[in-house]
Amino acid sequence: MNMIDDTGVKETSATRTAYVSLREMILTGALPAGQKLKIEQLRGLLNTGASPVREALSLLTSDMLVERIDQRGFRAAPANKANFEEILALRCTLEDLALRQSIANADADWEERLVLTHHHMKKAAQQEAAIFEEAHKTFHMALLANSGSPMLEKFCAQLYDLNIRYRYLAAKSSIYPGRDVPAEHEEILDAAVKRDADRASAKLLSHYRLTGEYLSRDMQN
Amino acid sequence: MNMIDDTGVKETSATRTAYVSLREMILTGALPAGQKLKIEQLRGLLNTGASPVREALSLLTSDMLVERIDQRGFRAAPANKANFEEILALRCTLEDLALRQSIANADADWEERLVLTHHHMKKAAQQEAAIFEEAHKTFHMALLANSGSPMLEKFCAQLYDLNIRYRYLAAKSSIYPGRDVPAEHEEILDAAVKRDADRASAKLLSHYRLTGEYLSRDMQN
DNA sequence: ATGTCAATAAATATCGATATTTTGGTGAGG
DNA sequence: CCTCACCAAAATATCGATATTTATTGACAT
Repeated sequence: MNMIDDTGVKETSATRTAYVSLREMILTGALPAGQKLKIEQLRGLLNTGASPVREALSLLTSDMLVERIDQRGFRAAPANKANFEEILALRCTLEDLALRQSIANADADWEERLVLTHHHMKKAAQQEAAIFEEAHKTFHMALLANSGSPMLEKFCAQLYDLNIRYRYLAAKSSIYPGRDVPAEHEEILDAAVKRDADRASAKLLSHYRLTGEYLSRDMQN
Repeated sequence: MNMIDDTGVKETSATRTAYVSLREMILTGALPAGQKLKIEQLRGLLNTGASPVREALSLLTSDMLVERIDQRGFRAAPANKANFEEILALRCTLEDLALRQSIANADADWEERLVLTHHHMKKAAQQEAAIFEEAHKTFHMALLANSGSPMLEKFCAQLYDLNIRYRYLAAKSSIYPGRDVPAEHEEILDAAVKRDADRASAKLLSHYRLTGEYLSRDMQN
């Protein structure tokens, strides 16, 4: 089996392919939270062998998107309001820290990359949702990318992904009435570029918390 | 293959057995940092099949104790001074947070468990190192166990384990001249039980930072 | 000498089959 | 009518073998 990637040059392992697909399915809700993930069933869905599926599920465990039950297989991580609020709170704490460190270590490279990823995100706004999602994450991670602490950044990226999932769960409401999201991004960017840590952090956190309120509203338990 | 555990009653999966063994070997340095981990070689060492070994390595990846190189197998996570200091800093931030939340939510159950685990740790001081290590971790995790944020606790536990590794790396120096470690633990316990968050956190952090200084001294790069 | 390339050796990734374990249901006994 | 032990059926975990991929070596041309 030879898989060709975008550039038409390289190959991917079956495990990685399965990993990417399953991750996407869990994030978007194609595999509902809490659902039992049977190897056979997934093997069919992705048409690949059982070993790659098992390994992909193991990898997703690291991301806290899948839970392994010791002799009883895997299931998609459960989702509920308490978990959502935990993620939001942790995200605010850790991203605040990472952003402040990034600004403290600010240099031209970081600043330029910020401007660039923000530009890409603006252009992607017209494109389909998946493209914009990707650009949005890239911008937000670029904000934190100068913290000097790879682990901190990894934690933030993990929490970011877990949050995406809840955005898809409260699906319809990716429109936020009475809110100018692009303006919020501009403000964060502007404060970061000006190296105003307090303002950047305040804007970033309120950006997250606002979205959190909208989502909380459309969430049952 | 039927493995009987301590109690002589239950069984474990081969994967879990391999996971526990490999984790131990990496933490204690039996498998040196940065070393290539060949499946065949480990299969022999643990006398089990290749599948459990692969899966155990995948699981260890979640713990950041093993790195997976895409089509090129696994290796023990590298260790260096920068990484050590990153862990120490993150630990201080996250444990400070978790401890304060635990104290804010303090109740009788938590308090009693604290006293109990501290007692066990004191008794374990005479026993062999591995026993004490276990009790020491249990005590420290009990301090954080009331934070109300399972993920935060998970991050702390992960960082705790990563730190153990550096203690073994600077092996000989598990004696800390001019330091009364048991007294430090008493102070942390006392402050926590009295629900004095500021004092508890200060004592906890200085406990970690002191050890950090000793370890930093015996570390080359 | 030195760098490139092909052939070989080693290691990883994947498959298909088998052995264990869990689950859910059924009937005997209380 | 409920409880518990037991028996399929389903699912997971594990093995052994094979197909791919990466690393190494040595010959050959420059």
